[in-house]
Amino acid sequence: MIAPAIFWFRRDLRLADHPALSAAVAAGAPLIPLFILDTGEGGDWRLGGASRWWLHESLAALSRDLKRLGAPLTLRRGEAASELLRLVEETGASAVYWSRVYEPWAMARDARIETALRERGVAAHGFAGALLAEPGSIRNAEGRPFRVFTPFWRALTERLQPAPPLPAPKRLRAAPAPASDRLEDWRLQPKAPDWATGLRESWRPGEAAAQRRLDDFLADGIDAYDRLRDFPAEDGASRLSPYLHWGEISPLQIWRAASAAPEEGRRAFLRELGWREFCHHLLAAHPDMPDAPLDPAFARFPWASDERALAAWKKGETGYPLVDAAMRQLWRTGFMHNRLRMIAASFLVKHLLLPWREGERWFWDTLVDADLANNSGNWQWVAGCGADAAPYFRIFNPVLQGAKFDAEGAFVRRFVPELARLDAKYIHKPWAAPERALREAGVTLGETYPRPIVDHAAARQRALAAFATIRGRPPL
DNA sequence: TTTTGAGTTGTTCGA
DNA sequence: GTCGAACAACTCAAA
Repeated sequence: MIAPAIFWFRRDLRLADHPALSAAVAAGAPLIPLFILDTGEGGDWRLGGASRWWLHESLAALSRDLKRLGAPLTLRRGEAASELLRLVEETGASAVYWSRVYEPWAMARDARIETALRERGVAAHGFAGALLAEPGSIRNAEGRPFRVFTPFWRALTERLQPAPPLPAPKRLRAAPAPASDRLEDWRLQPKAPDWATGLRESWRPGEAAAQRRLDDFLADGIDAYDRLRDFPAEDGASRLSPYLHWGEISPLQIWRAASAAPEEGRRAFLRELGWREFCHHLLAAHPDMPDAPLDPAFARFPWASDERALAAWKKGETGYPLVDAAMRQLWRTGFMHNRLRMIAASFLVKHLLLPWREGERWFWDTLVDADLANNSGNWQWVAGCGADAAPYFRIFNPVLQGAKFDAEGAFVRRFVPELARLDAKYIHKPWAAPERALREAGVTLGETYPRPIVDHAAARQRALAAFATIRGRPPL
């Protein structure tokens, strides 16, 4: 009898275009598909609430798909290394297959596990599959990792030779199934209160849904992507990010599928995939990116401390309608439109001078696409302390951004219903509306909708002065 | 070797 | 109303 092999699913919850799974199937041993809810996972960066909801749904989908192939998914919970070794012990498995996860804590964990397996004579097979290029493989002429996006992306795309797609296995040869936890017992989904209503309305996790989303986007969205993606009410985004995070779809699948699309839309869209790559490569090169500014000058930045302002930002009660609509979209749907992420993040960091890590933490808990590399890389970018960062003087004006990208206020009306009847002229600055316009729209400032918690012009000046303190020149 | 120009997403001010 | 300049410091690649 052939010893079974364990297939350890982690951040690769799919069956198609799956190098590790295809290799495991090709090796011929009966398989034990496994997922471990790693209670040691990520140190301070344990799964956020929205991620836990997504993971539950995604595991349920994967579980159904695997059952159909004849090899049910085994669920275990605990510290990953000990759970895995326990299962090896129980089943007499002679090999473990997985796809690499590139977060620093996961790389360290997997290295320990690999050693422990080898010591027991068990083969450990790690595969790529989550990125277009392995971190560390893209370097500049001096052999160093890039710190600027454009040359990084040029180097990666020039080098990239997309492998042909790997079909999903039609059938899996299963080993006798070991005991499994029940998914429901993991309590990944909120019960009291059940705040996931908006998530359920907005998302269908799982590989099949990921493929449908991609097909829909290619049929309907990518042509106009470069034109529409900046308008939050237009829904021009691909919304593939949470699927990518959990590996329900691979970046290579997206790359290949997009290659038939018209030039402009394709380029703009694939660049976004490029930023995902860039952030992952950055995190691998700078393991403390989630916790410490890449630019050391920011260690002495005079961040403010203001619990009330932070709470207002989180709840979407800053008095700036576009910021508030963005934050409420996040809270309700687990998602925020890309442009709004910049505006809302800029508001926290520049208007309120609150530490970017506070925003990083909140997004981590509330985004269904929460991803350590993307989240930390982008927060640092907005704050100006990251790689290829936004210039210090780029301080989004929520009123101007609203006029440009939500001219009729359609997006604000959707998520800030108390302003729904306000004239478009004032929808992004209700404080400037005449008494009569407010009354007719049923708005009472300070009661039905807050007054601005900071004045834009004053906040802007304060931010510029704060940024000047960490540079050579004294403020004027 | 040194120099030069460009680099995701912006705003304000003054002419 | 429109338009260009100014607003760091640094990285990278090409000249």
